[in-house]
Formats: sequence, C-alpha cells, structure tokens
Amino acid sequence: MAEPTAGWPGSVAELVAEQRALAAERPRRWHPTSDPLTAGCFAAFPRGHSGKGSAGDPAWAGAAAYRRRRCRARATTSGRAGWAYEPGLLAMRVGPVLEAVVRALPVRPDVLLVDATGRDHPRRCGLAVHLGAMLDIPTVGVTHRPLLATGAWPADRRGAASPLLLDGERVGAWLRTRQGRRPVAVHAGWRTDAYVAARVVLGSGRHRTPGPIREARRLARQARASTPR
DNA sequence: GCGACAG
DNA sequence: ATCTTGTCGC
Repeated sequence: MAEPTAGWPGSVAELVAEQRALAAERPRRWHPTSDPLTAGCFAAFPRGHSGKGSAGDPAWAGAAAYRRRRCRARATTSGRAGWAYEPGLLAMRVGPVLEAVVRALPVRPDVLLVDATGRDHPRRCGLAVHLGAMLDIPTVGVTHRPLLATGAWPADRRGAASPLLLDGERVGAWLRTRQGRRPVAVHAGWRTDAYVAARVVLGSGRHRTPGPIREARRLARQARASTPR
C-alpha cells in the first residue's frame, strides 16, 4: 500500500485540519531584497485530460529560479496526483510533486511563485501558503482568477493594481502585468502580503505571466513530452 | 435545494 | 489543468 508523501496529509480530513492549523500561524514577514532569487513551479497533467481528474493521474512538474530576469537553475520531476482536483483541496493533488521539484533545484530561492491562491481560500490556507510552510520559503500565489475573493479590475496600465477582498480582508490583488491584457490575480502567501505579492510579480518579467512560472510550465510540459507511452 | 468554485 | 481558432502586435 502506498504511503502518503511525508509531511503531506493522506486524507481530506487531515488536509482540512492542517489548513486550519497553518492559517493560525503568524510566521515572520518577509520583504523582498533588491534582487531576490525568485523561483516558480508548475504541475502539468496528461494532454487530453479535462475536468477534475482523479487520484493517481500522472503528473510532471517543473521549477525555475530567476535572478535579474535570467534563469539560473532548473529542475524537473514526475509523480502522481494525490487526489482529484477540488476547489480548496488543491494541495491534495499537487502539493507533494511541487515540493519535490522545488527541492530538486540546486539553489534555495528567496521567494517562490506558486500557481495557486494563498490566503484567498475557505480556510485562509491555499496551496501557496501550504507549500511555503512545507518548504520554509516565502511564497506568492499567481492565478488567472480568485477562488473566493472579489474586487474590480485596475486601470489598463502595467503596474496598476486593485485589492482582492475576502470578508473585508485584503488577501491579494488584481495586477496588470501587461497593458491591454487581462490582469493576473496575485495572492498573499507564506510570509507575504498582497503588496509584497504585487511587487515580486512585477519584478519577475514583462510578460503577463511571471518568467519563472512560464519557464517552470515549459519544463513540466517538456518532461511530459519526453515521457514514452 | 442548487450552482459556483485555484489547478 | 487541457483544448481550439483566430487575431493582433513587435
């Protein structure tokens, strides 16, 4: 029988309990240095898959660490999804494989960009928060849209931002990373707030999606493509 | 009760 | 997440 990945919950009930515990922690705040080593990570699933998937789905992960807009380190791993995708339970699906790929980097990033929400979550513990706690690395979430938080879009100018609120709490921001494109949702994560999230993302490239995440996604899909079947 | 809901 | 087709811009 397969053991749950060390440190990650083996059941939904355990995950929910862990999320509540992590949300109650108050880790020391992190602030970006002038030139942070910024990594991104990404999980890819088989082409042709749609919907929520299921436990045991093959998964590939990529991670890339950037400094001054340049990629300094890369890593790739593969594994299996721990669960189907369910809103609020993303950590069950990709937490272990993302932790593995970040640990496979030959460097320790100052901050990690995660393709998920952070404090914008039913228990204030989205995957960006959880993964940062597991790795002991400050994190920022970047998504196409919020999970529960709401807010109006900012002006159509790179750098413009507007708050994403959940029960009156500023859990993230809409951020315009490119003029003329839909804004991205950036999220307070582990040891970060909405303001730091926006600063880190704005410093991570001029494309709509931050460079480290783009490269991580490319690496994950490349690994998928080179898997024989 | 029903639908919506990060990836 | 993944798929699709066209469109716009450097």
